[in-house]
Parts: sequence; C-alpha cells; structure tokens
Amino acid sequence: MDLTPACGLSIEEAASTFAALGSEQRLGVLRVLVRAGPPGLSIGALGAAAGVTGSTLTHHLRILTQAGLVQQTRQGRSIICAAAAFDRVQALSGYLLTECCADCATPGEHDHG
Amino acid sequence: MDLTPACGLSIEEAASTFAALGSEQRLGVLRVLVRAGPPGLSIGALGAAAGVTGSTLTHHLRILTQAGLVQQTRQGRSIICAAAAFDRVQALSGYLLTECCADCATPGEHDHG
DNA sequence: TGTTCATTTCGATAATCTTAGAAATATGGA
DNA sequence: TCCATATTTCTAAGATTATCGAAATGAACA
Repeated sequence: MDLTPACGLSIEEAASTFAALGSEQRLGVLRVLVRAGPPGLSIGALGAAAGVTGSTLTHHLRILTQAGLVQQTRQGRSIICAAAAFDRVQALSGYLLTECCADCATPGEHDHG
Repeated sequence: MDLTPACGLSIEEAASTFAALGSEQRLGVLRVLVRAGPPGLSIGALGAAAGVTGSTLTHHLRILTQAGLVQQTRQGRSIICAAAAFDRVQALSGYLLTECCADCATPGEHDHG
C-alpha cells in the first residue's frame, strides 16, 4: 500500500519538520529570519537578534536547515541564513489537509469560525 | 510591545502545537482520526487502528488535545475522539505566513512552484 | 605564511520526551 | 452492591534534546 501523500511529504518528513518548528527558541530564530526577508542575515547577526549564540544557535540552525525551513549561503567569512518557510508551511498544511483528510473531507470547505 | 500575532496564536501556543505534530506516532494517531471523520473513534478503536494503546496513547492524546488538534467527548463507557486539525493548521500556517512575514512580504503572493 | 574573525565540533550535564506495566478511577449493567 | 469494560494515573527506565564552554576548523586579508 502506498502511503506517500499527494503533497510530497512522507510522514517522517512531516513529523521532523513539525518538530523543527516545535520550539520557541527555533520559532524565534525563524521569526527574525523571515522578517529579515530575502537578503537574510549572518549567523552572528541572527544570533544577536534572536538572543541565541554559539553552539546552541548552530544546533538549532542545523535542525531548521535540515527541515528545509532555512537556507544557508557562504558570503565571505560569514554564512548568510534566509528563511524558506513559505513552501514548507504550504507543504505542511497540505500534509494534514490533503493527505490526512483525503477520505473524509474536501479541502477548501473548512471554515475558521 | 505587543507580540500577539494576527492569527491569534502566541509563539508559545504555536511552538507547542507544532511540537504536538512533531511526532510520527502522534501524526499517525491524528491521521487515523482525521480519516475517521466527524463521527470520530473511541480511544480503544483509535489505539487499535494506530497501533498505540494504553497509557502511551493517553499520553499522546493529551498532547494532541491540549494543542487543540483533537476533541474528546464521553459517550457511555467510551471516550470518542475527533480530529480538529483544519482550524489549527490554518492558524499554524497563518502564524508563519502572517505573523512572521508581516514586515517583509504580503501573504497570498507566495507560490508553490 | 601568519593573523583574525565567524562558525562549528567536541564533551559534558541538565532537562524533557517516550514508552510501558500495574494499580486506580469511572461508567454502565446485572 | 458487585462485576465487567474503558481509560487514566502512578512510577520508572531509556532515549532524545537543549545548553554551554573550550578547542578546532575554515575563510579572508596583511
């Protein structure tokens, strides 16, 4: 039986991506990063803005990067980080909305109120 | 300074909701539940279908319920669980899309391809 | 090549999460 | 009341995650 969902995320990928977002610290980092926009921020600047530095920041950044939520590019001595949340969040909501609900509901009908 | 986002989720709520989804086991439980649709399933039936039982299931169910992803109703001897993922996923994507990106992008412009 | 700045790896500790068995609680029925 | 069923609480072990300081690596520049 094929369990691969339509949105292209396996249950393992979905879980680890959700887990990557499941930390206030990382959500804070991502927040700074997303607000910084396409140009991104160096890891140093990011750490200063988010209140996380050194090896701890490296740790969280690895998790966010592996989840595809952040992209890194070397620029001179620094490493520039930029958020890539749009696609991921769409894939994530797609995971629950399309994959999980394929049998029981039509996505698009759900209402917020 | 007010950090409350437009989508109504605080960073703490967002993080704990993401964390609730950040487990293959819980994602599996939620999957069964969402596919079961509005009528829901008893905890026993849910556990049997998802391959999780007893205290472990109680544990995961508490997390999902506290995150607002699952709702429980007593029905005779059993407790019926039903998924409430639609609203939450919308709030969650809203969190990243609206709250995080308020300064740098207009939600709605992001494209999947 | 040597120096400096930026980031990572290493190593250790504390904290949190997961899982599960056994006992306890709650509900419905005889 | 007594019994059977359904779920939870208690308790504890094992696994994973978070955090941090110090040393190490990588890149640019004199």
